[in-house]
Amino acid sequence: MADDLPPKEEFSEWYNELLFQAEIMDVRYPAQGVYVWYPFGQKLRNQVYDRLTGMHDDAGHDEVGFPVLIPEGILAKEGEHIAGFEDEVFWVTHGGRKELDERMAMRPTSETPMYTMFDLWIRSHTDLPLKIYQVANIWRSETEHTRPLIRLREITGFKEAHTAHAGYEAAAEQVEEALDLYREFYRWLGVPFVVTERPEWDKFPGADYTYAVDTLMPDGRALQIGTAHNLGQNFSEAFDVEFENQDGEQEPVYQTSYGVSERCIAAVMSVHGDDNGLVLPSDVAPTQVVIVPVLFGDDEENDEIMEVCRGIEGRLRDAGVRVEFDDSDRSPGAKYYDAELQGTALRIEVGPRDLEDESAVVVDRLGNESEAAFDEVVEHVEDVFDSLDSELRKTAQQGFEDRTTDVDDYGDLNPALEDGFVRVGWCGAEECGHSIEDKSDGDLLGVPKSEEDGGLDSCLECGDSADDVAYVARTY
RNA sequence: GGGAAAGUAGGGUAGCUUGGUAUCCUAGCACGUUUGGGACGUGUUGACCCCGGUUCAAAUCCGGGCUUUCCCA
Repeated sequence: MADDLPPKEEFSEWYNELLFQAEIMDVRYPAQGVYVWYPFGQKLRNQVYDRLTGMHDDAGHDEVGFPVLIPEGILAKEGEHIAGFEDEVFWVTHGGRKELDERMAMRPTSETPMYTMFDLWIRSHTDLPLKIYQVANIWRSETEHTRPLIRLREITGFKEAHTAHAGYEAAAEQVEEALDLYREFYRWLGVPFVVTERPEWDKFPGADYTYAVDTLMPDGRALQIGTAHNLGQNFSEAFDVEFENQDGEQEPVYQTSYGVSERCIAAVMSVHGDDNGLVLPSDVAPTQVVIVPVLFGDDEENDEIMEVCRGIEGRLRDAGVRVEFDDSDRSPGAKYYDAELQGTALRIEVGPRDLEDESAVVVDRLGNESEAAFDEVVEHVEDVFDSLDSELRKTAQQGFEDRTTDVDDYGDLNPALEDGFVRVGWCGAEECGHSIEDKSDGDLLGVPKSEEDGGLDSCLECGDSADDVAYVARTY
């Protein structure tokens, strides 16, 4: 953890080096598209996922654990679904040397095994709504270039939620609840986003409609960081998941599913990080505070400094702050660099100078410096957390807005796509959508929920009046 | 989907044309001196992607595989 990081302008190199140097992921596992979480990376992941799963718990979901293996007959039950996944499923064909009677898929997502069980679990309207989730590994045989946290063959943190309801409207409302949950989650991470309805040709296989959450990466490309699907009765009819409604009749349930993967980690890294490494909201940072003693020759003075540091460490820990006292035998500068690389929210320095006035130097991850009296450190640290968090959220949001432009002329489209998101007028016709994608470097993400059209009132392709604004972006 | 390049200690590299003792930086370990932005000295550990071929001899030449990176669609 001591080499120079490439500048963030060279995003691809910066991203790969940061993963390695900050000890988030080790990409050296000898198989394509599968990677290893380092201990620090796992801690970061746990910070993020504890919040995400806690939010699901609070919103009335129950956690479950489903098998990895899906018998082929189950996966193939819903026609559109299997068609959408058949090119990227890993198959288990043998048990030892013996070929299996029925091959089994490594789950690419869990709709089919879950709904197999829903059929057994759901009897009547009193069993509804059913709201469950799990955080699981899923496998997809990506043929395009794999990239850690972003395009993987083994996704190691897929939070997938699945719900069943007694009516279509209730399912639609659940999709809205899911989007609200994701909005709150990404606000907590300080990751700006746009929520759009995916166009017909890009919705989840087997869904009635799909909403997606996208953020903007430093290289100007869109990263899909969440999806929510209204599945209607497509799966419940295929899996025979029926309930007895209040009129005493059997009726297929109405379903939704929604998911977030470890791309949320890629997003929080990429949006906030800088040339020195990770920058994280204080809640997210695995280590929130590092205490660095500055020692000179005098043994007696050194003992006093160490004593003060231990006192501060104890009070912060008692206050619930994730604090590390770095008493290793290295120079202070080296400790600063390491703490910055891993996004430690702030550091506290205690040296000879600070003993006299009984206050420590406090420097946050964005470089803001202040002083804290030894006996007021806890209060001061909480204040610095607040100002750090609001500053980095504001900077991120500003960067997102600055790189979103409106375009009403084809000639401006590709240049604008170099920078980030582009909003265009779109009449909503599928052929116009495809044309826009064919003629540009970007993909049509979809129509944002509740957003002003900003004067983009004619379709970029056909010129007819456009009710909708569509987001276009280069994608991962 | 198509094309190109590259794999040498934990990381980054030299050597490959013309086969023969593998270079340097960094990190690690031990000891000592240090410590307000990546300390220094001395000692030391550690590598030629895999399989096969040619050869007295292969990091180097040939074939196959795996992996990675970049470009185009």
